[in-house]
Amino acid sequence: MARPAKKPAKRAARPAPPKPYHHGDLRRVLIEAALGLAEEGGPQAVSVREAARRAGVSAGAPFRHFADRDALMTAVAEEAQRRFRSEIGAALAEAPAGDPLKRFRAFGLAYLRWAMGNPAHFEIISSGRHFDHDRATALSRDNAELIALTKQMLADAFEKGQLRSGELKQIQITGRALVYGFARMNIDGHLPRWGVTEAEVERMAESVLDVFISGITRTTGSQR
Amino acid sequence: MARPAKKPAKRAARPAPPKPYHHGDLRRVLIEAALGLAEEGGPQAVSVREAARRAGVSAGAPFRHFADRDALMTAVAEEAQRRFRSEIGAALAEAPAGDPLKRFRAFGLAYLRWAMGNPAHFEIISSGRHFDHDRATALSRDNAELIALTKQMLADAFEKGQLRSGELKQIQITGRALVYGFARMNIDGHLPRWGVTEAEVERMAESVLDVFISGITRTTGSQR
DNA sequence: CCTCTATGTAATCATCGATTACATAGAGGC
DNA sequence: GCCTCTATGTAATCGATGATTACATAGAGG
Repeated sequence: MARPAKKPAKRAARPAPPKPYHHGDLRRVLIEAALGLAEEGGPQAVSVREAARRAGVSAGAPFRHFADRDALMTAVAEEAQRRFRSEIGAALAEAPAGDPLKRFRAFGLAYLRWAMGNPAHFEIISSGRHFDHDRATALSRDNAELIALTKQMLADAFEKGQLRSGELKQIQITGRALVYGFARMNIDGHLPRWGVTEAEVERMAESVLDVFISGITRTTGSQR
Repeated sequence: MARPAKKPAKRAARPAPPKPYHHGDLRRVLIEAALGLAEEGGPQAVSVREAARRAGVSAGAPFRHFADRDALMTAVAEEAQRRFRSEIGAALAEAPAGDPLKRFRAFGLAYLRWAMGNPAHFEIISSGRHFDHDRATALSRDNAELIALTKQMLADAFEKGQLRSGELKQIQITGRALVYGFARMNIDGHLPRWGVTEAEVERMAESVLDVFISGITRTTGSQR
């Protein structure tokens, strides 16, 4: 039980890249461990020591790879964001190219689904309390891109006469507040007291999105 | 600097009620200190020891009044909720009695204003991560009342023909997700990256509420 | 083969939540 | 008016955590 073998199998399979020395790939393993801890007990359940324990290394080892706990959480957040974006991208790839409002809806739905399915990881990347966003440049860039994307979709929708109002910025923020709010209601355990059972969550997410979209859609006059 | 006088002035002014012994009113003072700590550094900045320090007592003293940190946070949350509800009540008292949709809007606006003005306290009562909600019965009851209140307002609005859809539950959840989401965007520091400056926040909150309300309002046909 | 550096270990420190044994100040019985 | 009793506060201590430091080691490359 005292970690007798340190993964000796991995010795041979290591070429030129800056791969690590002793452990297999401690940095990576620590991030995975932290992702798991967050999933199990929420973001605040992530402790450097517990991640080290799961990786089978001493309590000080992680600090060779991360300056402090915050740096670990930043790496965790960047991994989570990568997964999140990948899902969003997949959803958009399947959405109809010519209908901006449908694409907007598909985006919102993918956002909500990922947030429902990965509450802890979603909280890490969005709550702003779990790491210093100023250090996570990749994540900030990603976010900016997504913001620009929704802005463009709304502009296109307006251009095509799909919207009944031209206050695009207000509409954009409203939509964002809506999906973020629903995601957080789920994370924060509000939905049961609002009469939404576990089984209904996904369906309600879709309904909520539709209440919003039908509210901004032009109904009178020509549609396109 | 070594706490020479333990508030000797308060000795005389204490009648029959179950007032405390040594300290003036440590329980109360600890709650106030914790509220202050949360305001300054966010809910996670609340530590039992720091609250004790601010109250001028030893590190163990708070545990005479609160079983653990969670109990302190619960008391803090209940105080915050009391203030929150008081503000909501004041707003509703000023809203027109005969127009349910206007009352609904007034409610939402009061909600948003309080959340903007007291982000840390709002987070404590709503995020669900800072104390065990099962222990806070008063708070749960309060919440249930507010939920019932919004439900009633929407039902009245529908009754009066103010709504263009009868899917009241979906509308209710959508509205809640919206205000909660906007409040959290503010707390979590999202608004700047969505192009909302500090000075615009209050106005944007109102706009967002109006985008939603105009979306659910019946426009065609008779209004009332 | 030898050295050099990246990586991991062990020991240590401060802070925090929490518990325990002890001290004390008022309240109320007598 | 004294005496005891209990609520309250203190001091010391424990275990967990983040973080730092001195030391050990394994592989790379001259």
